[in-house]
Amino acid sequence: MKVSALEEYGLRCMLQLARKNGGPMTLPEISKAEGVSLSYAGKLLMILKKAGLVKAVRGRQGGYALVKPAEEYDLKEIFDALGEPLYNPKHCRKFTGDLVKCAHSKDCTVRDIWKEFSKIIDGVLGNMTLADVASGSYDFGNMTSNIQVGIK
Amino acid sequence: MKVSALEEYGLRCMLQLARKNGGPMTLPEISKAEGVSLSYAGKLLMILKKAGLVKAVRGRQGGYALVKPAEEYDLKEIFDALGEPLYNPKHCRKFTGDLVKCAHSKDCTVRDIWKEFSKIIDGVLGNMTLADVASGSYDFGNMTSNIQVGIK
DNA sequence: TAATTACTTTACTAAAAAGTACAGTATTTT
DNA sequence: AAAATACTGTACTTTTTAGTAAAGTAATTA
Repeated sequence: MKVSALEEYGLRCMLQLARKNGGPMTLPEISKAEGVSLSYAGKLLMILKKAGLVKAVRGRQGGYALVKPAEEYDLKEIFDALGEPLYNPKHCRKFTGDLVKCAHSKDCTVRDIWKEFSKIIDGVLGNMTLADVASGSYDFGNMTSNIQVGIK
Repeated sequence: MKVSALEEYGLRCMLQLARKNGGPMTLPEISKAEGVSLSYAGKLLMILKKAGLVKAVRGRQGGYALVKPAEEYDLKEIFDALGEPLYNPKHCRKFTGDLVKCAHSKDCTVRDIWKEFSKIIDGVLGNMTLADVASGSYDFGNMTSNIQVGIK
């Protein structure tokens, strides 16, 4: 299981803006801050812009800025802009080999696992704001201690 | 966030064996059952074999079989054989751009998120057996309802 | 012991994701 | 208005992951 480069760097760019009071920051500034090329920073910010998460101003004094306070972004909306959730309808249509439906479609007990993970992850992401991450002011507490898998 | 093809199909091959009482099943059988090519099935089973999760017998009457009862495999060991966990030391060394250390290394609040997800996921995987998945006899219950992210 | 079945290994091709290059348009400043 | 700064868009290259091909070795059976 993996976090994609788009997800990782995309979130980091949002963090850069959040830590600069929402911006604006120019592409060269963002690029330098994250150590990625100007082109790649451009690609990332364009994705975020098309998703409506940041706004851009051209010309001198321009740059990218958050469209709302960092407190009002939850991590789920940022991730949704940068990639697909762990489980989605496409997932099952992807691993069918050359069969019309996947081998386990009838009693797919695997799907339930991804669905559950997706739910857990979205739950956590949905409850954290960009501001929380920027300041490190969240506390996972002992949430994992409450998790257990039972037998039916 | 994504599940790789190796992880998905690898687990499915293990499920095929589990549902056949641990095997043995030949490569052509597995290949046909999952709708993947013989070559690809071979690759998958070789990975599982090298990880010690299955054993192989050559020649007629041969095939692949589980090395222990399905009840004794936890999903974590299967996943560990097929890919890397969501968070691992390599992860942080990967997204540094052209910087020596990543931009957020000092106060990396992002890393904590992946670490936490990794912990949750490993917790769930570690508590489910291959037999559970094969029979669908697990119950996630309302584990997600217990999860919450607090503010420090 | 030859034929058959089946695993093994290495090398390759194809597709997707990651990352770059470059020419273009908009805005501001001088 | 020209120069400088900065976003925009398309096309490209590189790397990784996914998936295939084919020749080889081992065991069994007739």
